[in-house]
Amino acid sequence: MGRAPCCDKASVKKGPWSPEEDAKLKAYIEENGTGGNWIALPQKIGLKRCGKSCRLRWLNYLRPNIKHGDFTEEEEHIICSLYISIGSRWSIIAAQLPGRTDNDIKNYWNTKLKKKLLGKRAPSRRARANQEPCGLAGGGAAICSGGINGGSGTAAAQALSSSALERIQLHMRLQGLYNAFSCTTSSSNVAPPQWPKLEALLPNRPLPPVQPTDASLASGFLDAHNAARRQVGVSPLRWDEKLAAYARRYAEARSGDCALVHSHGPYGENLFHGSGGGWKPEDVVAAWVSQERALYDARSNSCRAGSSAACGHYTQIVWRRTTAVGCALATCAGGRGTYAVCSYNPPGNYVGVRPY
DNA sequence: AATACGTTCAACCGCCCCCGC
DNA sequence: CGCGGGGGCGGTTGAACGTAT
Repeated sequence: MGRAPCCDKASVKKGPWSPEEDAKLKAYIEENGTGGNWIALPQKIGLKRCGKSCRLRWLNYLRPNIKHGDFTEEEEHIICSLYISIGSRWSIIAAQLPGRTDNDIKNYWNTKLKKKLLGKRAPSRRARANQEPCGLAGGGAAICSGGINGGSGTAAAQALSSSALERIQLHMRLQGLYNAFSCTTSSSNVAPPQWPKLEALLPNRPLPPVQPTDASLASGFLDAHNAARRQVGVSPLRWDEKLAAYARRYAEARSGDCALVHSHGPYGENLFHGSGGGWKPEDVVAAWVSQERALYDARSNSCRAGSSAACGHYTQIVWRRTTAVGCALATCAGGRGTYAVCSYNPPGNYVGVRPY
């Protein structure tokens, strides 16, 4: 029983990717995007790979702005507090860490952070093979590795995953020991950072009812976008309520700190934070366009200020392949100004690709 | 120097969810 | 409404490399 595999295992290559394969995949996606179909993609470009393998390679290694290497203390704090709150939801945790992939975070957690926090040495795989199905971990909580999948643990132990038990251990440790014990290697006695309300950031919390965007707000954003696009001869965007709902949800979730931190969702995204109130949609778009248009050098396809961030809002706005936009405004908590989010589909700003 | 053991991380596997038909 | 397929995700594996004995 079960479903057919997504690709013919006999005819696809497995294992490490060669530089040639990487180059082929990267060049194609940067030029054409994924086309919305990973399964068909390898055939199109003549790669003997499973579509899922291509997707993974792109997301975890080839796509722009991927961060590799050591995690910062701040990143460790985020991983720790989110793991305690939600467990091994690596994709959600990754969404809070720009440039990090879920795979990276998962690996980092399993190989380093967990040991650091639980203060135990993870048994080697060889040792694990000889281990009793249930045992006592360093912190005193029972961990049953047989667990849910039919091991010999008690019903209570079976009801809790080892991940949940780890989280309980972590929570107890952090509650009692926060000052003496830090998630990070640092021994500094600083107060734990205030992260945004987690519940507000979770994509699967109950959604508020989708309300159509106020017409003047939508047209304000849309017209300002399309005016900028018209100037470079790019076809107009259409307003998309799904994108607007996504933007609204993130803007509301972010209104507590109004930090310019991306949601890392499936769409392109421009963020804005202005002090005070009274910001209208056209003001927000104007802030992106007027300041950045001059910084974009179409001849070299780069930002004159050096960093791609310096004109990235503008290039997303005029990105030819983007067809839809949806935006939202939110008021920052404590009178700290106005926050705006615009979501774009398909997303733009692929490195090496010209916006128009 | 040889071997065993430990660590890291890219990649695979298989399940679940969502969306289009 | 049910079904099928693709995408997304978490768990796991295995190869390569590092370290200890």
